[in-house]
Amino acid sequence: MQVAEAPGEELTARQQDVLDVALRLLVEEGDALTMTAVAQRASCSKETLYKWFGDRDGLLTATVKWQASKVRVAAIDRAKLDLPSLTESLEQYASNWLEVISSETSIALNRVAVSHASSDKKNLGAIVLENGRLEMGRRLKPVLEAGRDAGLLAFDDAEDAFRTFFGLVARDVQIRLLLGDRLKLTSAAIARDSAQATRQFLALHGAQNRPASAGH
Amino acid sequence: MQVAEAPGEELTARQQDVLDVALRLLVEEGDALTMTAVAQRASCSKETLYKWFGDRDGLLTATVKWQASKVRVAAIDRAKLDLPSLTESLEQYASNWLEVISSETSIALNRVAVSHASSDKKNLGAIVLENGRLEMGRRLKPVLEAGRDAGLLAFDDAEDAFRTFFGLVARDVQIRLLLGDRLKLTSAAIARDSAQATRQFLALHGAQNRPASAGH
DNA sequence: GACGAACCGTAACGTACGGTACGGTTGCGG
DNA sequence: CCGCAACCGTACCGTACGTTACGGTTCGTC
Repeated sequence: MQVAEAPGEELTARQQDVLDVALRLLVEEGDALTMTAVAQRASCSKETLYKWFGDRDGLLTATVKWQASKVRVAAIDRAKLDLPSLTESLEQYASNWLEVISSETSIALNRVAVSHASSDKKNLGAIVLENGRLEMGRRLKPVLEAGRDAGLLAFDDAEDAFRTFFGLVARDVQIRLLLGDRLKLTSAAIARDSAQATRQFLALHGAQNRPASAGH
Repeated sequence: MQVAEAPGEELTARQQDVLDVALRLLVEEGDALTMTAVAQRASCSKETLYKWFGDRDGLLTATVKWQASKVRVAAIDRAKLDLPSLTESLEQYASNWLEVISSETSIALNRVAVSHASSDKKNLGAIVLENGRLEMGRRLKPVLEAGRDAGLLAFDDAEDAFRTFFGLVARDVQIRLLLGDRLKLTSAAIARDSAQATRQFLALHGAQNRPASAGH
């Protein structure tokens, strides 16, 4: 009766509630979360927890996957592609990304995943990485390549261009937050930083400004 | 007889040996490190550990500080300041930084610090942050400002310019490594990435390329 | 209305580990 | 040589928590 691994969507509403409780507890307590605490707050028995999720690691894994399944951001349409719309798309991505990585939920999950990255069987790190940084790359690269096809961007390797964009957007935000720095990202700051990162990226890889080889 | 807090330098050779053992165990075991394991490998008694460091947290704190005290990188002289020497300095910083954050020791310490960032009295996160990201900024900012004074760089806020440089250098490397991504940074790759980041930074903030307002 | 599956609440078990206590040894000052 | 301080090795204690077991309740099905 263990919850299925691959799809991760065969979750009862009750099970989803339990995972939401685990998620909230993870935000509050961090890795100090205990099975007893989850059972109590979710008003379910520990026996049920173990039947559904196997063990503590299984619960954590299911929780991480559950959260990942909730943040499917809408992909951006690449219909019209002029410079203003490309700029808009990039700023959207940047804002979205900054909002995610500065959210309490993301910080908590990343902390747990990092903690378990040392010795892990089901390694949460890979899951978080897959649904965070890597998924972001998969979504943005088509946009970048469309921009290049439209003659708006210039780069050789889309992966490399994405990593530059990633660095310009995230800078030191994620590591500082993970290490406990009280960094307050207001929506105004996010908007400003996203615009700056986009402007800088276009300065490096925009086809109109610079022939081709600025970034590499 | 607890080890002094402020200077952190009043360490017996024997104590330094113990902390080196703790460091190695932290790399191997991560946060699963136990006091018994440290005592065994260091061939000392647990009683001594507790007398010297108070408790487990004290040992971890002392270990982090001990490592921090070992990585005092030489500051770069700002005597001659033409574009080639500035470029060289920036590349040096970038290479150094990439080497540090991709080292097993740094990864292990950052993981432990991130783990304890949730609920921590002596918070390791602040210590790691202080000796990592923040120390890097303090060292590089004078170089940037000297470059601006010499008419080689253009920026309004040195902190902001540094964060841009930080993002261009680190990109997604640190978070990927912390999450367990098997990312191999050869010295060749480090050299290439450092040169690219420096080139990009100069494209954004170099005074010769761009009037003033590219990055903001 | 009886049966069984699923589940809740609680109690119980086992263990790992942080922390302490203690006897034995070494080495140094007087 | 005596005494003492520091320290090693080991045994011990207490507890927290993962995991299991069990009695009681609900609810859908025949």
